[in-house]
Amino acid sequence: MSFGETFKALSDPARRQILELLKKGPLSAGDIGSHFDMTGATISYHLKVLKQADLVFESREKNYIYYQLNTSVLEEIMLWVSTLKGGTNANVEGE
Amino acid sequence: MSFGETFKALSDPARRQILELLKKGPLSAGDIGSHFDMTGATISYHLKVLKQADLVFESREKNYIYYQLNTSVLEEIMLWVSTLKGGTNANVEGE
DNA sequence: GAGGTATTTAGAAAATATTCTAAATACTCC
DNA sequence: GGAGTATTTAGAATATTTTCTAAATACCTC
Repeated sequence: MSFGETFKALSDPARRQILELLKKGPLSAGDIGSHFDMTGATISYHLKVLKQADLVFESREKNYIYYQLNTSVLEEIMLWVSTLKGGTNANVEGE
Repeated sequence: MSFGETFKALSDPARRQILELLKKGPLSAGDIGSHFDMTGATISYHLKVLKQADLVFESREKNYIYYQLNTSVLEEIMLWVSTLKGGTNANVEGE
């Protein structure tokens, strides 16, 4: 995992929207695609980018591939941003 | 400000390094450039990207332009990531 | 205001990212 | 194993990003 890869993955609006959809729970590639005006191939490309950035992982079930959020990388992002912002650790509240 | 712009700005390693340099305090464009093997024009380009993302702001003094971190946008990023990650607000600790 | 330093802008080349169509793979269920 | 659905991969077209060189602007000092 690299921050560059993660931030790049987060820089695309479609990919951010995918992550927000996944916030509610796992979805198949097809389900995700139905929210966008893009071909399945393009959705698959975006999912690959998110997967390579470790922002999502997949699990196979029946004839579907379900995607879900990987929150551990989000933690790392928070930590990096927080360290840059402030000071020494990842506290957000207080100061 | 848009998240896309901010994440895109953060996706480049040189730009992240610039931000880390600025963490210690304001620096002129030339000072920043001296840390990189790039032309001044390229540094200027990266500073423009960071400025447009509101991650830095500039102040002019004598013949120099000093750049410094703008932490308020970092707050917003933290909030967005945190909301995606978790739950309801920006708390990092505890859970 | 002329000369000097700092920085940005313009324009072009090269690299990377995004999207599509068409074809391939993967897996299920009969 | 064959038909059918879900998803990915390949390859190409277009758009965007990154970098450079050369020139322009901005500002200071004398």
